[in-house]
Amino acid sequence: MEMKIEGACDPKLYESYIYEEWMKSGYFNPDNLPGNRKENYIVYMPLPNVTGSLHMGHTLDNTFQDLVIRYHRMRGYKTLWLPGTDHAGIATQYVVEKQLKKEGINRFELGREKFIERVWEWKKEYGGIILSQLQKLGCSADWSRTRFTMDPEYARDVQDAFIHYFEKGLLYRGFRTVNWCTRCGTSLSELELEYKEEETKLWHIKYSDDVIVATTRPETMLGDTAIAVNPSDERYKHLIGKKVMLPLMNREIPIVGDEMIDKEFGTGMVKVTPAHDSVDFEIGERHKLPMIQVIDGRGRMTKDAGVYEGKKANEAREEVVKKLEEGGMLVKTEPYKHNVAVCYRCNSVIEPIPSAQWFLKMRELADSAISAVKSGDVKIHPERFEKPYFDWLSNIRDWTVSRQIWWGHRLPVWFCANDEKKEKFVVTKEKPSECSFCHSCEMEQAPDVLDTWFSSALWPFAGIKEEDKKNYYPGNTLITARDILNLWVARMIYSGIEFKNAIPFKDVLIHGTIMTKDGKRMSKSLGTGIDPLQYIEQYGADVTRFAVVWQATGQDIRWDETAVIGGKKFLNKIWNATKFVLANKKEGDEKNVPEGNTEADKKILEGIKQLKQGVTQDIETFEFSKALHDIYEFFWHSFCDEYIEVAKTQMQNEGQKEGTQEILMYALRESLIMLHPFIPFITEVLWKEGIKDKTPLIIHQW
RNA sequence: GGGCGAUUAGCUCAGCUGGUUAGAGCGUUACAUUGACAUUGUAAAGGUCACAGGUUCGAGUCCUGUAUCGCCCACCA
Repeated sequence: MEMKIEGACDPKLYESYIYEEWMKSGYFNPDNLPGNRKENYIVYMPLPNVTGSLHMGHTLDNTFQDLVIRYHRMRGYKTLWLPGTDHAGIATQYVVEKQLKKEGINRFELGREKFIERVWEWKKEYGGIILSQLQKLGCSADWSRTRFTMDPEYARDVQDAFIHYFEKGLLYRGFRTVNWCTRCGTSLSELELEYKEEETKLWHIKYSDDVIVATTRPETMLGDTAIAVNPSDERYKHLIGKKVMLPLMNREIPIVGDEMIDKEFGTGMVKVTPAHDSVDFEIGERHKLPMIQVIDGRGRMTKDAGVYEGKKANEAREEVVKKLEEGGMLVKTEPYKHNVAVCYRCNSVIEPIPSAQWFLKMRELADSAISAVKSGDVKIHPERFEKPYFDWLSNIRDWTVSRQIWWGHRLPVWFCANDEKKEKFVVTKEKPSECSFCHSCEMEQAPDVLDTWFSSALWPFAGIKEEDKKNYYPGNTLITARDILNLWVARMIYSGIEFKNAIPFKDVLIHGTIMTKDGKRMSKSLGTGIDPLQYIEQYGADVTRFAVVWQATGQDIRWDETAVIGGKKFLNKIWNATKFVLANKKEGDEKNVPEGNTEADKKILEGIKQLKQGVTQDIETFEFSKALHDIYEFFWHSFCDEYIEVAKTQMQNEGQKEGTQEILMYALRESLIMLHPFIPFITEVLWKEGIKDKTPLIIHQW
């Protein structure tokens, strides 16, 4: 195919054609890059969820990544941008469950195996959408290496990691009060929680004349197993060791002293419900308190809740309050505002529920992630994001890695089927042929799957061919939004250190978040999202990329549509300036840097030199927006408005004509080179079809 | 409760280690235009740089405080 550079600029005419040319060239794959490239430059793409479709966040994120990749490719690096998708356990399961709901069935009716099949079907149909959208955006990732976190090789590495941690003694099974989503029916880690402010009440309940507690959750009192006060509290310290009768349940519970209790809050006395509050659980551990579970995994009262059995927790709350009031035990009710935890995926209220889970000891791993940044081996840009990173890692608690959902990496854990208590298990990849405990049963695999982040933490090295692991680890730069700094980036860092004995990347770039024009978060469910595909469709990928980078100055972005118009105009300018230069081209042009005769010549040549230095430095320091603004300024004003106008006159003068033509071409070439990482399509098409340089711009020397 | 960020032209934002008339895009106004481009050119209007103090020869830029907005973290039950 060949196209002429004429008429008006129309990205529709060349973007898909150019992308096909790149794909055919194979240059996205570092192994195919020409020349003697010794040094790697690797970017691991933050895995989009298979449930995802391209939104503004991805657009910014991936444009930046493509930009650094293209820049380094032109600089002669062996560039690998590794793409993939994340199976996104809870998110994907939720989507498929919703789909089933429309058909009037739930996953339990379908059964585990059939359900998983459905998810795979779903993945097959929709899971690749996001990647094709990234291709529309012009992303030059090595699609031949695309990975999915549930690919067999990836799954094997995940299991290996689990076994490694277990054998090292970092992974253990425990029975604890954990965050539990009653809708999804699974445990969650603290990073998977979101908080919503809720107007509720603080009920002051009299357990005895001496004991009055304040609580926001009166229904959990049914499971109280102690009262706690601060041992230094003069008002109450004499009560420690005494007992008190638990109202409604007629159970005697002890009064204990615990440093954790804030004397200032409420009455300074706290009801302790180890089964339904993680703090209370810890108090319970310290004082060897029994645990009474009154709420089950579906958010309903258990048989230990007595007459409230079977009721929903919030119904039970009302009834408990009523009962206490009737009994004269409710001494005060005050309005109270606090944050309730909800599931990040389905927004349902989180219940702390006791259950058997698998935990990863974090202290040692977190420390390695801390030192990686403290030592400067990994640099976080901007630097201020180091603080939340250190804060989280310093105060980290063991990570609940097991999830009670079906879609995900199954734990390589096998239980003895004859052991009702589920205490006898082995950790191994393959199902043991014989049970080493009873020597008679078929061992049963643990039903749990791993937290999705357990597998994504291994992303930079999991699932690739052995030789790739050797050649393409570690990487260089990780570009992402701030919300997954701890959720994911920190975990990749210690995982890299743990499994590969090397940090996975040197630089972490945290970019701003794109918000609506009034500063609201873009969200599909709120209807505040702006679809980047509409821009790609209407104006092309280059314009979309331009608009994003133009605005991405480092702060959060209040999305301004007019930047798109600016991009459209700029592309038009480039197109037309190129037409002009081509029309005035000298036959048999050379690539040497021209000398320059006139003042204007010298000025433009100096301008190019300065600009190139500046832009190079800006890209190296992740100042992409500044670089783009500077090239824009140069191209439009210095080159088009000033030099091209002067050139028209200079070309009338036979003595200056050739020199001017050379400079026009040189300035155009340099501009296209510098612009290519930002707006790759138009620059490539003008390079190939206009200038007719034989070396594709994508691999042309910067 | 703690931390972080923001507050500069009508709108969205740049202004690094303090130094001549504070910049850009979009918008607005006037004029121009068959000549690469009207998705254009030239020119212009438009800002007491949130507020109050302070440091300095000099502050949008540094310090202190206040206000408003946004984000994150937090085991006040």
